[in-house]
Amino acid sequence: MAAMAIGQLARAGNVNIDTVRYYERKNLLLPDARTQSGYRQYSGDSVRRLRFIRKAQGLGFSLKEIGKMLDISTNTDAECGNIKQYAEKKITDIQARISDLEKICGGLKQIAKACPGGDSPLENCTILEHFYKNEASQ
Amino acid sequence: MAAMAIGQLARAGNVNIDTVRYYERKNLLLPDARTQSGYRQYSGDSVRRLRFIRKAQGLGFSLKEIGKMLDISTNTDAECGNIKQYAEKKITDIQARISDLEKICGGLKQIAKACPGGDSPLENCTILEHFYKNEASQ
DNA sequence: CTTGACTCTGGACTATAGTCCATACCCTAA
DNA sequence: TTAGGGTATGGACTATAGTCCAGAGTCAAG
Repeated sequence: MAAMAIGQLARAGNVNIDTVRYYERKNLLLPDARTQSGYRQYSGDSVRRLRFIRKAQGLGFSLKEIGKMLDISTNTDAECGNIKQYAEKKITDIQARISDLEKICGGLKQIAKACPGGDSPLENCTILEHFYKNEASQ
Repeated sequence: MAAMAIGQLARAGNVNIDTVRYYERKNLLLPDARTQSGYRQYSGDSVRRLRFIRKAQGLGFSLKEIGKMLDISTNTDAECGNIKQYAEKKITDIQARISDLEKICGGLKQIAKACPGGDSPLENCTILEHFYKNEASQ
């Protein structure tokens, strides 16, 4: 596979060209080489790596986590368990976030339900009332 | 109620003193007055307003949204419906976010389940395999 | 040989929600 | 009067994930 320039890689990965350079600064995606004039050169592996990054991001991993996973994935001594650990931690994280949001949503629904809405004057707004109430507000 | 200084307000609202100044820069929480020497002075209303902000934040509203709600809440012409609209939009937003996270979590569980884990070599890792796969990646 | 497209670099800027800092002034109690 | 705590200000810095820009160099086609 012929070497490709940064623009081609960016197109292949469907990302902004500056994003590729950003990933390089973050040590996530280094060029295989540079031409004599300093142009970055990438291979098919870079495309796969870039797609890895985008896919993992889509699954909620941060670039930091992705960096660690990439480190593991290129470490010949590493084992499946190392990666699986990340995935399982991420699953737990997401579940916690969902549960948080459900609580928030439930609370919001409750106070919104009680609010008359429409052209009722603000004094009757139970949402504002709730926000202004004197309870322990974390 | 006697005027209070910024430190007292911060303690009453359980926030950092710089956070109060930050809210001022964002036009969310202006002091009622300044002493001759320039000290900010706050009233009990400020405490209620600060608590409003924190409570609404806890419910997932951004400072921008909170600012708009506060504007409405001090506008004598405003109606319940204006506030209720915000709450309902926020409920929809949160529900969408939950649904996104559930999708992500489901996908992650599926690929993690298939992964042998433990000391299995990385070539068998279905998580990495998934990330490296050539599918359309968003 | 020139033109246009591409790439290089470093640094600035976006959004969000703060936190921290130095320097200087103010206020109160001993 | 002096020590200490509180406060003022502007600006820098954090984290995350980029995006954009200017000025300069490179490359390939006509």
